[in-house]
Amino acid sequence: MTFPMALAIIEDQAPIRETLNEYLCAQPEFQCVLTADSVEGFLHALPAAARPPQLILSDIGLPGLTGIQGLPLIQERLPEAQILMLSVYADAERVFQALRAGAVGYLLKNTPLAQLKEHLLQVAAGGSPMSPGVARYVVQAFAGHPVPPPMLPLESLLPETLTSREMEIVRGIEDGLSYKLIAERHHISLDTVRNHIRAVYRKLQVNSKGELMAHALKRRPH
Amino acid sequence: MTFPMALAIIEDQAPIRETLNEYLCAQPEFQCVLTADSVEGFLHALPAAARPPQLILSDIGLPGLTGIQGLPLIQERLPEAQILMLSVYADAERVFQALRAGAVGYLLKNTPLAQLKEHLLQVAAGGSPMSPGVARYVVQAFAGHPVPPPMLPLESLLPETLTSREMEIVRGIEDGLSYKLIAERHHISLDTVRNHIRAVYRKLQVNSKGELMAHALKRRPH
DNA sequence: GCAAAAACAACATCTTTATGTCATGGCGCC
DNA sequence: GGCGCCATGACATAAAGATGTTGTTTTTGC
Repeated sequence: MTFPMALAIIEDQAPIRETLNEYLCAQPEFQCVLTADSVEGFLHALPAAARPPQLILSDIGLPGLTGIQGLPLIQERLPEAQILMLSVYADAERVFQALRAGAVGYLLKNTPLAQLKEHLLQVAAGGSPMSPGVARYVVQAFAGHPVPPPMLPLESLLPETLTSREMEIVRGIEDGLSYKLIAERHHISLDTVRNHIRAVYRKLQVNSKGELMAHALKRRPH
Repeated sequence: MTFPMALAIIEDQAPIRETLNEYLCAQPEFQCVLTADSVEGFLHALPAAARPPQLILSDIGLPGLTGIQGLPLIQERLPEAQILMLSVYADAERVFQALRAGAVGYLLKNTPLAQLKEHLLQVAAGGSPMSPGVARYVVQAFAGHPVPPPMLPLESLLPETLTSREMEIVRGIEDGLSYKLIAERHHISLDTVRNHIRAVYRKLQVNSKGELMAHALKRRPH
């Protein structure tokens, strides 16, 4: 394995992306050749990269194509690359989807930077790093267990629960109202509506009204 | 009946609102005391009106509360006012909903301005103007007919049918994609997506992505 | 073949959203 | 009492969406 490894980062949230980029780039083992805020952006910027990425660290909750949906597209272009998923979700469904789609590992976003670096080195060495709670699903699945559904009490951030105020705001969105009308409906300021929406987006891992409603469309019609 | 009558107009589309306002204000029989682009806006602006409106001309396809949903709210504030609905919809369902909610008449939007004025005067005189196709529903309902469902071949604009291209675009919206991603998905320009969306909005009588998706949320989950 | 409809596209302008940053008061909890 | 979370609010900027106008090229129905 030659060093430094060519690394790419796909993460929509700018501050997180910058933090990852700055920390990992500072390591002698890695060379960040590309960062993107979406799978689409990544594929588009690929030709401009100094070297083809060997390691890709990709978020799952991305605008447009999700990280999981993007996996096959990336592998088509970069068959050699190893892709490590990063997510706030710790549910068995997503973990399996990601691994079936070809991810080599699955880390939660609360992983400290230093550990993240170690995990990336493990990947380069042929390993498959998993956050502790995540690994259990895989082990259980291999053991033939049916994966107990309420088996996810890692108090890490699964589909984080919305506060009642936040759910009221979401209801307004689902009714097709604008922020302004929601503000009037609840007698609060436009800025406050924005702040609640912001919290909802973070918790549900979406980045637009459209995605939020698509979310509702997918789960509401049971 | 004292003249001029105090008239209010609720219509979200600015050009239509302006046309109505300019034409009707120019008539000696009417004094436009208020125009609004939504029921919410109307109620908010009410205290500032020179006189309480006696006649209200309200669109049905409004952002936020629909004209029908807004009817009871308006009547609560203005028990004396007579409310005439204006719509591009000519389906029995909406007509009955509007009349049950307390509208005194139901006109289609293709009604010429001169006739509209006459209809408003009829309202003031205690009449209940209906566009020709609309009146039939009411008559049939009174006659005890079960209102034949495919009885609406007035080639006026009922829930207009979307073209297949438009449905593809809507599907993209429902998937939570941005216009840009939809354009990429179908290999067309951003402006073309906007144009299709524009046509969809007109046909479905909505004014925002949010309303469009709320529309989908309401009809999809059955 | 002609007229209507549909698909495509560009350009302007204004509004709404998305996101970053910062701040205050209330509440529950160890 | 301090810490974290919640609700509220403001200010700023950049991106996305809504809407008006206009034009070309294909379909498609009669």
